Amino acid sequence: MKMTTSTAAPDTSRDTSGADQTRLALIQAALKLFGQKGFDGTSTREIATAAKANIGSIAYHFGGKEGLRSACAEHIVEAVSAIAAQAIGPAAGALAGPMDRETARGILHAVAERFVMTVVGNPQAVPFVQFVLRELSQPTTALERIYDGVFEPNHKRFCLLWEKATGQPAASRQTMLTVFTIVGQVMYFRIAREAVTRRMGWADIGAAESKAIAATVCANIDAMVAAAREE
Amino acid sequence: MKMTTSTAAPDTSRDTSGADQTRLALIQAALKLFGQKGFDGTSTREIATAAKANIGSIAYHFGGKEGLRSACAEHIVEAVSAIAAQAIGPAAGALAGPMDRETARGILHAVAERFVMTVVGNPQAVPFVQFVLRELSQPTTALERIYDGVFEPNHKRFCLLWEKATGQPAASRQTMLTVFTIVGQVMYFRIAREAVTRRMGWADIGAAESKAIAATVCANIDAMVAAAREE
DNA sequence: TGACGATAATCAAACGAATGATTAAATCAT
DNA sequence: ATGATTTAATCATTCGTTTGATTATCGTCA
Repeated sequence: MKMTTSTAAPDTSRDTSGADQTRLALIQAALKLFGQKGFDGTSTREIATAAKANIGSIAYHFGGKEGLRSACAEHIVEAVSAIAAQAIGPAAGALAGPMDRETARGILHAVAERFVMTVVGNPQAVPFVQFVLRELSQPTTALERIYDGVFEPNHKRFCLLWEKATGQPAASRQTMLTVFTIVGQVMYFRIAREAVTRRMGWADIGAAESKAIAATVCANIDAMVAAAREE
Repeated sequence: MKMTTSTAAPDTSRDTSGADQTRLALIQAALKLFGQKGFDGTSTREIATAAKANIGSIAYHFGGKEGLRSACAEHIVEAVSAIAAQAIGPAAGALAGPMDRETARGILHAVAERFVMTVVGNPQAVPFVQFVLRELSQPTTALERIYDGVFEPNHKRFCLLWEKATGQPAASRQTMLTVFTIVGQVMYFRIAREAVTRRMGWADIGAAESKAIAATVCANIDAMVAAAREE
């Protein structure tokens, strides 16, 4: 027999056709599980169950487990691009022309703060970050896509911002490495989340804790900018 | 009904005790493979083959795959403790008493540089770091051991050093977070190694590249210390 | 010292369970 | 009705673990 999939009718009005709905559900479920338990640690059956889909759907829509991983990477690239465009997009236009150093420093603060909130504080972004971090530690073609679509463009933008704030050329080795250290400061709180909460005596890294982290990072940025300007 | 196990006489030249040798070989092989491919991505057969041991040895010596993971964690704790003791151990005695600010800053530099070389530059330390990072993203009892044996004691020491260099109390939230950002700066170059090499146009992160990274981190530390002293 | 017996350790083989993939039939949408 | 999609069942393979037999190690007693 079959149960009437009455439970599957929560909000059919919102989404598109059934096929696309299945694809999206699979991607979201896979993204979450891959992030939580890793690619190898997640079975296709788990994914299908979480997505309320059939196991065969994975092969049908993505060709297999590996194809689903690629689709997840593509999904992340699109999502991050949208977020990034919204975050530092408005300032992108101004980024092309000249800019006051203090203005650039202010934007640097805003970007850093938003970065912290998204990467560390936002529970919804956890699967994304976790997925990327896993891919980083074991490079596949999925990482290739993420690097081209996320890492490089955003790193370049950040370097450009650094140039506006300090005067150091964006393409210099020194600037690029420095930007990496800034990114690392933030990312580490996600990576070593477990160690941080224990050491800090925090039950969780919520909005309040994220704010404290952001303040620390911004203070570091100020100190680094000030030092860089003196050179 | 038995085959003459004539093949079992390849190298009677046993070095140390056979049992401990097998255990160590299994741990080292597992550590390497777990770090490279992840816990779930590594099969017990792979480990046994790499260690030139029998599959059953894993269950015999460690109770199972999970027990081998715990043994790896314990092995790391011991190894890192030895390295840490050698690195900042000599200064541990001086750490208890008063210390000149500039002296503390110098030690800070030395520790950071050594940290970079070990985590990022030393190919032999790769499996260790990779293993820990994987455990961090998926907390198990193995992480518990590593946190208590590695993270907390070293973080505390670093905070104390920060206090000597800046005057800010080691146990303050600000200091602890700042130290995390310093650690994160370094660790990120290992985590995002793939992204870094591509962006920097490096073929690899060797001694020369590690030196450049260390210089950048030390410059950041100087800037942060200077800013912290002014408060 | 030298043989003996107990324990420790290794080994090849096989177990059941779970994996990703595949199939053909059933169902859906247009 | 036809093509797109979902479903249930089955595929071969690989997984971690277990097994019983074999070999190595070592303390004990003659």
